[in-house]
Amino acid sequence: MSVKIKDVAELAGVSVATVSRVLSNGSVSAALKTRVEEAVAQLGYRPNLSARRLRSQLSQTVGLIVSDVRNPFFTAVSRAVEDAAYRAGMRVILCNADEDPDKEAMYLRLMQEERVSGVIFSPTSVTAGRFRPERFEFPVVMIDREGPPGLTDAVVLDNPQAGRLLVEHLIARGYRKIGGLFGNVSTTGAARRAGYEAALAQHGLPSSVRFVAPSTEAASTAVRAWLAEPDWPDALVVSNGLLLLGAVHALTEAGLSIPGDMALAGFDNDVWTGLVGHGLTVIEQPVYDIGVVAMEMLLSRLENPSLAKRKVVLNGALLERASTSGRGAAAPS
Amino acid sequence: MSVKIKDVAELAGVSVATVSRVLSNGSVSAALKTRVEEAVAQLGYRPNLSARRLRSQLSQTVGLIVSDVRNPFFTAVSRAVEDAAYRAGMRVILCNADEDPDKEAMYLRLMQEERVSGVIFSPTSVTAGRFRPERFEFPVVMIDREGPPGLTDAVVLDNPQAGRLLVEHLIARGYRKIGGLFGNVSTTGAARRAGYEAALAQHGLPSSVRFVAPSTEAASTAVRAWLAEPDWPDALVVSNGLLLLGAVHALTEAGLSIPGDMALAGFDNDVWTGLVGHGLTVIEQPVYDIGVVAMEMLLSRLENPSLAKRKVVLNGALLERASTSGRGAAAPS
DNA sequence: TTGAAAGCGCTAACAT
DNA sequence: ATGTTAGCGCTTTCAA
Repeated sequence: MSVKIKDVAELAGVSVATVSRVLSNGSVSAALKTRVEEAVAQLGYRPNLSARRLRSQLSQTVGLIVSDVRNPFFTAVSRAVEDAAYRAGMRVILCNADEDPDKEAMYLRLMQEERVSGVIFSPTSVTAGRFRPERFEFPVVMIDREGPPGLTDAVVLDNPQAGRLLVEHLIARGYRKIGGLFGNVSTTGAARRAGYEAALAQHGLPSSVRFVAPSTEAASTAVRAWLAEPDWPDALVVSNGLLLLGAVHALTEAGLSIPGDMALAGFDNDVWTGLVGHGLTVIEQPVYDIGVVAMEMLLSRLENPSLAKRKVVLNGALLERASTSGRGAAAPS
Repeated sequence: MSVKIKDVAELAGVSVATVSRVLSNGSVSAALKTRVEEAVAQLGYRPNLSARRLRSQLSQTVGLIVSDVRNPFFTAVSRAVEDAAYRAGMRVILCNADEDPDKEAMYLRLMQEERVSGVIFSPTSVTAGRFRPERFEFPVVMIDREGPPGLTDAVVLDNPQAGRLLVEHLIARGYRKIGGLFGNVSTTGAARRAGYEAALAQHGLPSSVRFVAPSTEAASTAVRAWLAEPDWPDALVVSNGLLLLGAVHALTEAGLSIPGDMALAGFDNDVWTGLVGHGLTVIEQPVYDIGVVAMEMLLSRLENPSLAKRKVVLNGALLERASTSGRGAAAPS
């Protein structure tokens, strides 16, 4: 098959151990080192990672299991994880679980078979609820969505706070009938809803929520149905980018204006949110930080497995744009 | 460390060979088979893929090296590749080369070290131009962008045809000063430009082109500069989704209307293209097909390495939307 | 059908 | 500093 360490050793006239030392910067005399390097270059030798991993019991690999690669939030996070991983000399296996608990289980099994050093994971709420970290030989860092409290490391947005921020903003702009559209499959939707409810309650305003599957189509269907009812909201809080797009579709189709007929505020500063009308008001997540921090947590966990589990909570930033420009009158308190 | 085949064999009271046969559906008596399966379940045994790959010399893995994971075109293609790969019992290692020839070289080296069965690759034009497939032990299928003609399999869009389609459409809608904005790093931009030039020449119309780096920022900078010139086009053909977004930004900032001040036609039916004004006219690529066909080509190449190299050319579909609604008068021929 | 044993390519003791 | 050798966990002859 391909050229192996033995071939290099023979050409250089040294033992395989010496070649191995050269490759891993062990102590080798300058003379032998150059001879080996020449042999490597001449033969085009490339080490076999399967053999190396098997022997050294070091995978130098982390798994990243995301819910949906089509969601720009996760592609942004995965780039950050990749960058941080390569800086630390690690490789990343990117897996796309498609919001499907079966696929999540399949990939976790695969990670075990690959003997990865650790996994960064954004689980569905089904998997999050029953996740047993002790069943896996690698540490897991949850991102975006939390698992059972205290059982794994996690880095998440302050979701209740973000939900609250949007509602407070809408109230300040004069909106009073504020609906909420949330994803039904991740814990994120539930946490954002909690903040939404709390803020409304604090102002003595009623809430009105819908839960939908995490897809643009499901969201637009839900909003269409909502619009068919007699008394729809004058503003909508939407819990992620995919759903927000669905809401925009439904409103546009119905010939309604944003924010004239309905104000819209959501999550994720995706490219297109700046293009709808004069822009959509959103919570911008620190996507790159989320990825980098997750990787750092994983590395420090690998260095020190007995550390207490940590949860890092990051804050989103409110980007005020035209989709919530207000009802004319300023808000009473 | 973790439980291994020997542990399973001992618990089941059989040899490791028998366990291995059970795992790979070799011929084993029903009685032993159940005993082994029970032992596997009881111990939670998971095979070590590094060991398996080392011994069997079969990686069951393909590499997918894309230019930019943030580009929805590539995330869509990668999902298709993944689906097709899993159907064929293969895994996918997704690598993001970031339009950087150095990273491409690094990943190709990594693929060699992983001893992958094959690679699906969308190279920069730098790498495409000097690509030597015989230097790699695995077959390569190029996607989206071609390498040296006849040296590798490839699946690409009919780019000249697509460029032509857009220009013909604009001419039919009454536009005469049709500019072109193309990416300077992939062969795709050049091929689309060729079609653009050919169509204009055929109608005796002048061309006017700009080449830019493959980023939204570069595109908006270029368009801004263009608008500062005295005689800018009344319609623009833009060679991909990232650049198209940049063009939209520049026009919007300048307070210009689409298509009133400038018509816009581009590539890639990204979600947001439907949201700009009443929609952007674009060539929609058969993204899923591209991925599936690439995987199929790779599999058939693995089965039959001596096959002649093939190039599959797929057609894009013109989605006519409001951004090219016309200059009032119908077009003369 | 089953088991014993060799060996995939590499690293890491251990010896020199 | 360098070489010899055992063995990582598995698959695959080869015998029985």
